[in-house]
Parts: sequence; structure tokens; C-alpha cells
Amino acid sequence: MKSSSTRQQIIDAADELFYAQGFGETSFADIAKSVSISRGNFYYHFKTKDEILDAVIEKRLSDREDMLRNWDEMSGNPAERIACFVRILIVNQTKIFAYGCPVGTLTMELAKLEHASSGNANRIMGLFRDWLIRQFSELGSGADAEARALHVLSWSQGVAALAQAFRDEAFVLREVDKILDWVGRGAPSSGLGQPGLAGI
Amino acid sequence: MKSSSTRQQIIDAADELFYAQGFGETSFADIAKSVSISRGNFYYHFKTKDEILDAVIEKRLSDREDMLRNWDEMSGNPAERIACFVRILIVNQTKIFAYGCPVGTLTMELAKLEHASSGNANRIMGLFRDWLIRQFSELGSGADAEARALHVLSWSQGVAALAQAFRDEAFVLREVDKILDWVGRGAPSSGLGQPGLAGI
DNA sequence: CTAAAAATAGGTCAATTGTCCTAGAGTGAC
DNA sequence: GTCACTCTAGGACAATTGACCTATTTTTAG
Repeated sequence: MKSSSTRQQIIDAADELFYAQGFGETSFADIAKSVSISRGNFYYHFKTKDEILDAVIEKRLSDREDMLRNWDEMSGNPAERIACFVRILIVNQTKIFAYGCPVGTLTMELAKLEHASSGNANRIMGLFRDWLIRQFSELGSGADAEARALHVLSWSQGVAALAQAFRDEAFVLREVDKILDWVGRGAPSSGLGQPGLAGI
Repeated sequence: MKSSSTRQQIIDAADELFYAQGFGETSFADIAKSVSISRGNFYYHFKTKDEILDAVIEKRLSDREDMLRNWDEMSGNPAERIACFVRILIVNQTKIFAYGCPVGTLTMELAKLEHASSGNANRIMGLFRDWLIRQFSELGSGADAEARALHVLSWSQGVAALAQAFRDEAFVLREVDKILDWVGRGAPSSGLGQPGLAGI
């Protein structure tokens, strides 16, 4: 019981530190200090740094799965669910300004390190992609569902990237509105199907 | 002369390594080995690691300025110039798949490190932004020029981020086409002005 | 040619890294 | 109580890090 708690504390602290500082720049000492345990105890729970990374990725994956499942159960309207996703940019604005998107930045870092867990990290991005595809399918996007999902996902990632660079609150609000608008309009303007619906 | 050459070799090697491995994961030894010089010689040219970083950022900045200036001189059509910018995603696809966008990833990393040169790195992103604003102004976007510029910039950043995660060549080609389409159409679909022009 | 300056080499330094190891303390079953 | 097992603490390790230093060698200036 206690051990499970300590283990979870380590994972939580590592999750936060990996997000704020990056995986490579976070040392065992950083995590141990954050949890107030000895390095020896640390190695009882995780034998290598990669093991902690994998545990953190699994936690993030499971956290996001819970989040998406909550939205699925909360609203019967796929457009509203997509809106929840996009509005993360606003809800987590402060952290995004400082540390970027947790998923995007980890994906980038591990890809650069050519780290073995890089593919694991990509699964989180894949989770978002697949969930968005499902939402757009329910929205009646048919064969365009995947393209639209990827568009929303990449758009969000881009906004997060620029948010971190410029820290422009108005920009984030404006872009979120534009994404929601695009979703609501069936997105004819992107050159994706439904040209007849081009509104305004 | 010789020294200038060595110094430039160091900057070039550091530029490449910072891109491929990240700033934090690149050591003096890595760069020295890449240039085949001793660490002692290294410290003759750069007293600290931050000094190399600043030199690399200056080089990147100046490289991008040259690139943009070339496009300015090459074509009288702003839309065509913007297209050059967007098509970097295709031209540099291989490297983007592996290392992401050089500008975006450095911006992210330095922001996370809360590094003193973070603001310097952001200047490169700012260079792109300002250049794009100018192009859209010439294109007659008026007061919307900035919003459209930021849209193209964030869109590109997002595509680069997803390209790195999924390595989907078709996705990149498709998104580039969509961006060019959006630029060519005056981008009414994003909710940015000129609604009357919304074609197809 | 010669003296000053620029450039290069390589050793040394303390600090930090990830990892391993052993010695206890705590806990539960019987 | 005792025994086995889980958990915790902290020392030791080699390797690597950024940084400093003192000698050489090479180049340049007069």
C-alpha cells in the first residue's frame, strides 16, 4: 500500500518535472528531492530512468483516456466534445505559455533523442487523433473524418507552439474561436469536402 | 583567417548538433569531436556553452533573413513567396520527420530550460511572423494581415509537430496544399474578413 | 629574423550524472 | 516472538559534464 503510494508519488513528480524541464534535463536527484525520498529508495521502485519515463507515459496516456472518456459520457454532441478538446488551449494556457503542450513537447524531445520510448510517446498523439476521427465520423464527415481530425490536432499543436513563443493571450483566444468556427461550419474552407456548405 | 574558419566550423557543427540532438543533450565533447579539435582550442573560441548557443542563434537568424530576402527578390508575387515558406515543410521533410522544425524545437527547448537566450530564439519565430505579415499586407489583407500571418505560421508549426510524430508523407503534402489553398483564397474560411469572397 | 599575438593541444578540476550495493527499518503471517 | 518480505536510507562507483589552466605551436607584424 505504502509502496504503491510512494511509487505513485514518484510518477506524479516525474510527470510534472518532465513536463516543466524536459526528460533529459530532469535528474534522479530532482525527482527524489521533489518526493523527499532517498535515491536508494528510488531505485527500489524504478531500476532505470527509462522505466520512470515509461511509467510517466503510461500515466499520461491513461489520464488522457480518462479525460476523453469523460467528455464522451458528458455530451452527446460530438462538436461539443471537440470543443472541449480545443479549449484545453485556454484552460491550460498558463502552463502552455511556460512549458508548451505536454504531449507535443515530449514527442519532440524523445524523437530527437531517438529514445526507445519515442514510439510510446507517439501513442498519446495517436490517441487524440483516433478520438478526433471518431468525433468527426459521428459528425458525419465520412471519408474526410481523418483529414479533419488531423487538421484540428495540428492546428492545436501549432497554436500551442506559437503560444509558447509569443505568449499572446489574445492570439490563443482568437485561434480557439477560429478552430471552433471551423468545426461548426463543417470546415469547407480547408478544401475538405462539403464545398456547398461554405458559409458566410 | 584560420581562426575565423575554425570558429565558423564550430558554429556550423553546433548548429547541426543542436538541431539533431537538442541543446541540452549536446556536449562540448560532441562538438569538438565533430570538428576534430581539442577541448582546449574550443574554449579559446567560446568561453561558455551559452556563448555557442548565442552564436548558433545568430547564425540561424541570419540564415533565415537571407532566405527570406532571396524570396523577396525572386518573386514579385507575395502569394508565391508565402508558398515558398510553406513548402519548406516538403523540402525539408526528411529532417523534419527526424528532428522537427529547427525553429520550433529550439524555441520549445529553451523556454523549458528557462534559458536566458530563450528570448533570442523567439526572435527567429518573430522574424517569420513579421515577414509573413508583410506578405499578407502586400496581398491586401489590411488589418487581417497579422492574424493571417500567425495562422500560416501556427499551421506550419502544427504540421511539423504532427509530421514528427506520425511521419506521414501524404499528410504533409495534403496540409501544404490546404495552406496554399487557404492563402490563395484570401482565407475567408477562417473567419478572417473578406467573407464575400468565400469561394467554393 | 624576431618578437608579439593568435591559435591549438591536452591536462586538471569540482560537480553532477545514472547505476549499483549493502545495511537496516517496518510490516504481516503464523 | 520469529521469520520472511517489503520498503527505505545512504554510501560508493565510474563516467560525463562545463569550465579553467598552462604549455606549446603557428601565424602575423615590424
